[in-house]
Amino acid sequence: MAEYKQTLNLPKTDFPIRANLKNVEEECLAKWEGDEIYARMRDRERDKGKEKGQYILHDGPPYPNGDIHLGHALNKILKDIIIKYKSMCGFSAPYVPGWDCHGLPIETQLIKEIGDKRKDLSITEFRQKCKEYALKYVDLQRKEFQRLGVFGEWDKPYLTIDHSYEEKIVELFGILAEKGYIYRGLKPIHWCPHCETALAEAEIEYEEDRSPSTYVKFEIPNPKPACRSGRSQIPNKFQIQNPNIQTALELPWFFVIWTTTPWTLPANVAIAAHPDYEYVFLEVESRTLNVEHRSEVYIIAKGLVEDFVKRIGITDYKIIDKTKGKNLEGILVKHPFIERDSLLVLDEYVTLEQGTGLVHIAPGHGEEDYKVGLKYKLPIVMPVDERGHFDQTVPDFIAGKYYDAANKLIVERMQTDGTLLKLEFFKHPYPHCWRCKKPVIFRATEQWFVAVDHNNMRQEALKAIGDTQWIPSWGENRIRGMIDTRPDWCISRQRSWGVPIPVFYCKRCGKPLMTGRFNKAIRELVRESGTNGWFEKEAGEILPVGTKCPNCQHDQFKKETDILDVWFESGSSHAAVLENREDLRWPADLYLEGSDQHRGWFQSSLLISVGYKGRAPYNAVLTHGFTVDDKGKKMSKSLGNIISPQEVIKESGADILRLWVASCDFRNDMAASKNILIQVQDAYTKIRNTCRFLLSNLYDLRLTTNDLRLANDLLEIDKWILLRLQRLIERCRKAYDTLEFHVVYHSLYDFCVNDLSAFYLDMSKDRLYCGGKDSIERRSAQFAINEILQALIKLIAPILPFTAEDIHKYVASNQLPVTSIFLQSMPKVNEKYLDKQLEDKWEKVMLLREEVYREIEKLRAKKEIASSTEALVEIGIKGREWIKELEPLLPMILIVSRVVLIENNEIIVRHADGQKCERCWLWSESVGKFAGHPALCERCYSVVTN
RNA sequence: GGGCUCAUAGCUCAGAUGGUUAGAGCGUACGCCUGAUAAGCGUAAGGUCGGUGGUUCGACUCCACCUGGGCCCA
Repeated sequence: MAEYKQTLNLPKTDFPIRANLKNVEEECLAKWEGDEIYARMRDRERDKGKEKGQYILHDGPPYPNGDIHLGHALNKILKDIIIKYKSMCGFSAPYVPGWDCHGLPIETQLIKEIGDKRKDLSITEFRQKCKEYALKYVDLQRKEFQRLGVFGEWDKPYLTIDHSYEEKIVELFGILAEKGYIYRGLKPIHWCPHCETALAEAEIEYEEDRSPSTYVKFEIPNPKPACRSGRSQIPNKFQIQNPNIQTALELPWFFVIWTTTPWTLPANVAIAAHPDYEYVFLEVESRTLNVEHRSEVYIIAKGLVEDFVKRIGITDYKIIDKTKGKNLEGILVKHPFIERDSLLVLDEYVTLEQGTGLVHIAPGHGEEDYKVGLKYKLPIVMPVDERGHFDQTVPDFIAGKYYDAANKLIVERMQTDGTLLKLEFFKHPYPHCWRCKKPVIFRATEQWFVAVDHNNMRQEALKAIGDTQWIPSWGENRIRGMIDTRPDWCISRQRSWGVPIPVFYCKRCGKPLMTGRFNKAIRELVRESGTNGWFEKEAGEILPVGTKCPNCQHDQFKKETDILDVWFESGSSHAAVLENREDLRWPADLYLEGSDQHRGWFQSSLLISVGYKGRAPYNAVLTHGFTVDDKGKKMSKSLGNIISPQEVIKESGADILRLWVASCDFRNDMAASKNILIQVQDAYTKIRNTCRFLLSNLYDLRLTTNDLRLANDLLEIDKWILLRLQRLIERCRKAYDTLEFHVVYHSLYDFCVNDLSAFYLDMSKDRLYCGGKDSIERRSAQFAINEILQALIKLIAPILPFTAEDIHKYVASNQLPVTSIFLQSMPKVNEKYLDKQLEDKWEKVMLLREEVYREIEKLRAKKEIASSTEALVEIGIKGREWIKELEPLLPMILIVSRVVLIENNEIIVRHADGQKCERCWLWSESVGKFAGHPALCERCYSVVTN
């Protein structure tokens, strides 16, 4: 028996069945690096690129302050799939990765590490440490990204701290300033009066603190209807018919607000109500001293009446009417202790959690207040200096006082005047300075802005959005909404690790100098010595000798000390990178980042670009979702559901991670978990083994001109599988082109599982193994298999670069040696194989096969047969006359010993007659008829004896 | 709380413009093979399409609301 096995053409290959991806990948990386594959790919493309064109995917710079996480990996893998695919299609597709190196997180991390020693460092010494810190993580992340198999210019990435990059930022600031987009204005920020410094959100610690809780009345000067004193302050929408109102209009009316920071009242310019809440008019016994009226009217939100009367201690009250908040808009009231009007405004951030549903607004002392202020163009009153003391613009009783001391004085004053309804104290979390641990305040300070409405920037940006392709399409809606409503862009920060705001001030008149030759002088400085030059030199050393203030002719200047928002830096990348690099071009074809960047990088890049060149820096923007666990929850330490790319690589390999990326639809959130990765691993094994099986049947294939003639002489079944291959190529290329990689994955995988493994390959084993070595049946199959394998590894290469390269190595050793699969081209559809009739016919074959297998299964269940090769199938041709022409192929297609066509429409399966051939294991009545080989069937006898 | 968004079998995905019994693969169960063997093949069981209400002769596909995720604001 065993000797017949020697006569078979069993599959042979050294390609291991079990992937040792970890080793393979590391060897591959070394080889790619040694052979400079990325560079050669680029060279090859450059020539081709002349016809085909460039494809510019511009990298969004990550922040270098730790190991990469799954989201980073996902992002870079998606980009790499595109780069590899486009390259293999003949585009010149360079990839220049970047890092966003400045910014607060590095500063704070460093301050944590070096602690008090920060004080002993000069600003340049501190910045040097920041730089070292950033570069350390650039290096780490670079290695991690490269380990994923991502091709790119890793030896010359762009860094936002490159001198050339910084110079471009300075230049862009100058250009925007020149065009009038840049201005200075007031904006509240967290401020520590003790340290006399601005604080970032990250530098604030919340601690329990005791605060006053005060209810304050703001009088409406003339509630009465017109006719008596001109304009009524109570719009007449809701009062005329109500007799209660008529009477009450003779009384004093008040809006009652609640605040925990009475010291901010001197900066009050408005009171906010919610447009949709119901407000009531409460007639109560007068609490104002020395007045003629016995009662007065309070306006507060209906939902807070109970709480209010309880706290104030009102027992007797009546609700005389009510109205929606929006009807109150525009009423002017008197400030409780300053000669100034306060405007009733509307804002939806007002809540009914506590207080009165009416919120005291001081745009200089609060983020929300500031925003409401912008909406209503309210003045920003800011009477508190850096040390937390009131200036002289406030009433004498608090002028010069520390803000906290003023709290008490203001309360006392209002008590005396009767404008304070209630004073309590309570504990709540309040922001404190992380350094001195003292309470911080919100304080409006001079900041730099980009004027979004200057010169129609907003409209231009909206137009640019319309000219951009957004993938998925709702991205357009999202960013449009954000641009539509965004306030001016505050671009100044009171920090050290960043690009300075390149502005000088005249020491005499205080006017800023920021355009033309002043900007040029700074650019030259930065080009030479980076932004450190700015911090090391005095204004006089930077400006050309003899510079005079254009305004007052003074010759002494000082430098701005603020730095630029890091979003301004990364938002400049299109100019600093695409314009500056020879092999890139502006604008980019594609930006590809997480959907959080609609607010971040996409937007900052857009605004700068619109101000700079009047259009978007990208033609298309693609966003992907976030990584979540298998329950759809975001990954977090506390949930313990984090999947780390480093671990996946270590345990399974980068190709598994890459296959995971390709397997899900990145437009939604992407779920990852141990179980999901196991599934991906299984799919990988299937694809790998299918390729391995293809490979193992090609060991004796030498394509000669003679063999190539086969192409025209293929068996029908082989023509069919090549037709299926063309369909696969078609589908995959379309999916790659539309950036739907999950479709590529599913198509490839389905092809491997259904068309190849379960059908074509299973059925072809007989002719491959048992047929004559050079028989047309076997060579035809090998020809097809070779075509399939070649196409398959190219199609999968952008997704599984390591595995594809590895297989390619084995294929190459069989045939022509080629250095790397990435120097090959994506397969194209070969029209020759597109035969619609053949396709329809085999569609029916597949259905017939299913029917037959159901019948075979019944017999198997009865233990009448085991393997399908023991079966004889009788097929009725009634209704399937088309099978007649396939008759000789049917046993092979069905992997049975014999097929008999009968006249009815039944399908009958029974055990085959004759005996089992010891060589091919098919049953045949010819077994035993051949002298010398009594155990062989006719076919095998002839193969063995020839 | 607001803006945008997602929700089809245990998992990953398909399901033009609304129209017969909602598809695939994996996984699972059972079985076969031992010449792809830490592989390969077959059969089968799993969804009424997140929920409720509406529009319609008819909805997974349109509308409203709700629930639960996600991103960005607050």
